[in-house]
Amino acid sequence: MKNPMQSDFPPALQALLARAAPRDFTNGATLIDATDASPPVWYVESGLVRLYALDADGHSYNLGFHADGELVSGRLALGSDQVCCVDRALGVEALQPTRARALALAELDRLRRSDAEVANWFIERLLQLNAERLGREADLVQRSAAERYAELLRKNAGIIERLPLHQIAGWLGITPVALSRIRRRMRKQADSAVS
Amino acid sequence: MKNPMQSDFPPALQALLARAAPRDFTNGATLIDATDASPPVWYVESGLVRLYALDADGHSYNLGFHADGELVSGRLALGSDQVCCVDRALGVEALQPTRARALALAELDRLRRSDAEVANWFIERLLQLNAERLGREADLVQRSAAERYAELLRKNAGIIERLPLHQIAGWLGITPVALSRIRRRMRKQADSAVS
DNA sequence: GCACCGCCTTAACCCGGGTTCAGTCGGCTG
DNA sequence: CAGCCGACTGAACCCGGGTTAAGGCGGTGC
Repeated sequence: MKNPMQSDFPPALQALLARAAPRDFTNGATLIDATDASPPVWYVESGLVRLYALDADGHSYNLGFHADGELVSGRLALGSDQVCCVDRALGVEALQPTRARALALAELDRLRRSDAEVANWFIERLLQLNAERLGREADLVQRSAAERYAELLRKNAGIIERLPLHQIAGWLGITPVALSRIRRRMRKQADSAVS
Repeated sequence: MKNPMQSDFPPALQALLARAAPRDFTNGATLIDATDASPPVWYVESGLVRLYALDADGHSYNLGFHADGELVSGRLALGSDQVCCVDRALGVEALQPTRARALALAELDRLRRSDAEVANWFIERLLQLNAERLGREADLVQRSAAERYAELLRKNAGIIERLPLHQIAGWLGITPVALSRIRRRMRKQADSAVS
């Protein structure tokens, strides 16, 4: 969920970024449409966006949130022109007024092939991303929604405050109704612990 | 789940692999212990292994299976010496008699830094891995175990046949009992469809 | 001021999967 | 052969979360 700040980017990537014109998005605007066949990679300069997966019924599951200084891609958070999850539509949407710059996949691929520093930087990002995804996958199976929510509160309080409740539910993989129940139970527990 | 065959590996990586002595494992043997702090990356020459996550109660969830010609790592299926999921133990275990070669993380890191071809090959593997993980994560949330099982049958029949039922259940994120129920329901449906 | 509309909460009911326990079946060993 | 053990199935029961529907409540527009 946490990408590096731009200042950590390798110089060649910073240069590419500087050449991309920034664009502004309002709350709820679409950066990447779930049906887009070859979406760009976005650099989020300021604001907040969500990366989500759409199922056949139109329900969305939030794969992650990305704030200032992070890279997001509908394909998989970094480049690649090959088909990702064939029957799975991924989208990116602004949750707050957001300024972002678009990087073409082809451009990034060319850069990483010609610049070893960029390539190795990508590898480190991707390894970290992979580790996070593995951890989340195991969490979804092995822990209850209540446990996941409690951990979310501990580790990502900063982002939670900026999100409407139904987006948090989408991130936990449950419905807003279920999250409301969980929060009530937690409140009750906290109360009884005090008394 | 599907890594490339060795013949697709870049030459420098093939050379590194050739220098690593093969080791043999029997059914149930441990390639990577869940408590190992800096496990190697294994190249599975022949056989079948599972990569799993252990929760606090000792229940295991199968993140994936790897057969002939694939690379597996407890950290995240390819290199990196940084801590992965802090509170999550990952292990690798042989499910059949398996021959594998160990590659040290440090060795791989050095190689990818000095060889641009290797670096870019890693990037492509990692992008694909990432895409698969994203798809699986969304599946866990958005589809029922029965749907996941049906898709598994369609796409990975080859690997399923070689697995005991409780390992498949561990891969679907359910218990063997639940999988048994699902299979019964599917049999009933198939029967009634015939009549 | 009022009507309206999102967002959140509560409650009632349903269902998928977990849990436990009791088989059945096949393979192995003495 | 009997006895045992591990893998799988079945049935009964529980519980977490989905679903639906009915409010509460604050913001916005008229």
